[in-house]
Amino acid sequence: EKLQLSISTVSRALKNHPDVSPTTIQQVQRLAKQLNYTPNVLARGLRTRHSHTIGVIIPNLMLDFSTKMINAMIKESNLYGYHLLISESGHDFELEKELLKKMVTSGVDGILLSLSNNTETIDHVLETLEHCHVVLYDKVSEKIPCTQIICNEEEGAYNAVAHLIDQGCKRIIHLGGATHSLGAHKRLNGYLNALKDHDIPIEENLIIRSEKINIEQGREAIDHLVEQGIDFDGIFAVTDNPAIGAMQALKARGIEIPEQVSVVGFSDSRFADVIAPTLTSVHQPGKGIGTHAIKRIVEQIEEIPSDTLFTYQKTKTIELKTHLVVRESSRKKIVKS
Amino acid sequence: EKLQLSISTVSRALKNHPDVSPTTIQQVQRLAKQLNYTPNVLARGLRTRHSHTIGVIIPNLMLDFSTKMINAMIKESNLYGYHLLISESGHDFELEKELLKKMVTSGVDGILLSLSNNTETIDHVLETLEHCHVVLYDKVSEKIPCTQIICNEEEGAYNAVAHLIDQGCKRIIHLGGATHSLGAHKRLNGYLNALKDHDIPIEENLIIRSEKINIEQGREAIDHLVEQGIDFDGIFAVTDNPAIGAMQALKARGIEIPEQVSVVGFSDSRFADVIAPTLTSVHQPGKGIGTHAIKRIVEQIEEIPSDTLFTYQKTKTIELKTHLVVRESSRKKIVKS
DNA sequence: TTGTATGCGTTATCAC
DNA sequence: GTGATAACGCATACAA
Repeated sequence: EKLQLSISTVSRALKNHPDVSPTTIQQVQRLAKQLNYTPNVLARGLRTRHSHTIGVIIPNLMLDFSTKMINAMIKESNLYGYHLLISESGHDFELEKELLKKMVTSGVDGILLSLSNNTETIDHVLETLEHCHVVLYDKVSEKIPCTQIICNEEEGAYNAVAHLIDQGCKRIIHLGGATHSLGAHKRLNGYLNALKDHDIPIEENLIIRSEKINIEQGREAIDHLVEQGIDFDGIFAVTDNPAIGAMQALKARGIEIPEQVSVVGFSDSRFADVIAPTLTSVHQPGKGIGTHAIKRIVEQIEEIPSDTLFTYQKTKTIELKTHLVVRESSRKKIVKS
Repeated sequence: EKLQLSISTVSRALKNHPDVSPTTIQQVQRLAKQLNYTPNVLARGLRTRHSHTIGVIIPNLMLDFSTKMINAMIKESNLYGYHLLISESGHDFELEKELLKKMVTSGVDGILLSLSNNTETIDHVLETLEHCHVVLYDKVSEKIPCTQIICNEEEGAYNAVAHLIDQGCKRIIHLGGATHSLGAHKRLNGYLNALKDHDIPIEENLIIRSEKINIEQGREAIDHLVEQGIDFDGIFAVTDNPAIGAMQALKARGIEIPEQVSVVGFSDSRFADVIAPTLTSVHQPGKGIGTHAIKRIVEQIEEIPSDTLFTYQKTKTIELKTHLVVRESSRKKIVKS
């Protein structure tokens, strides 16, 4: 490095500093390539207080939807030269608080947070917001003044139920999610509004709630309903998994899908295409959420000096669109003519 | 920090250095907790040339099996306080070389590498090995002298085919994978050996090869075979996806599974439990591979000084076990008595 | 056992 | 336009 010039000139030349002559700037950069020199990230970070690391907190890694978001984040962050520090909160409020604190003290440049179902207070997030850039994604809270990346879950649910009604369904089951789940609330609201708007009476015994939303639960719920003698011709599930369980239960009883009962799921997991009949589902833009989340946090990190963070706090919501993917499980074979 | 003692004493006290009195060591550590002091990772790294980052290269992120490994790596690395820098090679040889170089120059402490199908030479890995700790996982090459984490794919395939034979199958299709895929080779070998050992003639026209291994390909392959009038009573697929496609094709033609044709897949993806009939599959310990890979690389990083790397180069293979998960698609309903 | 001094590789602030 | 120099926060060889 010390071949002809001083250390500081070289440093500036590599950064295309305006105060350096175009000739030397070329010389230095050419030589740098030749020796394939790369600046030490650690030293640079130490000086600029910039770790080039983004913390990511997610409630549950093992979901298909989580995978889509995380993969998108990985790819997008590589584009900008950032590392990811990914942690799973497991819907544990205490762990979420701990992880948040840990990430701040370990010096991440920003944090991507998806709230757990059991997050009761938001003080820990508000406090973090003063020291570190935060972007909420997927599971968010409007009470927290920062950028939020979500998709229109309520509208997605509404459209799904409207589609069922459009197919002729009159008595639609809702397989709902956990009591504290933000997503489950929105999807329930979408369901309720769709019924209201189409003048279909809401019946409490058609709305099933469950803390665990998996295939088995869907199966059990439908078995239970059938045994109770409750009549229905449509199912809208909070997630694909219970929808799949429901379909299994229906098939086991010889109930035809979609002829007797139409089924719609939520999230458009990879299962939807594989199961028979294929499952109509609300597509959530997981990739888009992941990509946007990284984009926004990097923007904030690089544009906003961290010592003015407290002034910056303002809510900015980016809402991506869901769309219904209609497949066999809800396509009634009614000949229209 | 400068409350009573000098900076160096404090530094030593926090590291439990033996040269410091137990009394002060306690005082310092107690005060550190109280002020919740955390050492600056960057500065420490700059001094110790230790970035606490592990690079991970994987050919394809979107596979169920990849997700299992990556998730395990994420969790395990957090345990040891390491970050992950995950990149996808997309089975692109040139990109793999580039990523490897990039990771070394960006100062990762070690690299977890799964080779792409199109990796023709290994010089780039050998060179990397001299500068940086490397552990190969899943897709490996014995020519590279380093730790390798794999599972017994060949044996797994053998057992799967032996199981089909045991169920009475005589003419077993193999839906094989890409020409250059290391896994596909091993699984083909397992298939061939199982047939040999059970005195079943190997027929070339029962062995299908395909560069793309997805659901559609499985469907098309079976359609093609049936239309050719080729007779068969069992299918062993290189992966679950073509197995699922094969099942779809069979069901569409009214061929009974497992009565007329038994089907076995490979990797035990989450699809296996969802599809009807449920799919028998060789379970690959993705979680175990991920966990072990992180464990070994961290061991190497922390035990072996990087300036003696060239002396250390020795192949050490850790082989985890696969096991066959028998489900409906291969369980012939023959009453044994 | 503890304190002092130096350096890790950069960037930033000065002079020149 | 360029060169010296301090500082970032920590670890360590050496002196005390």
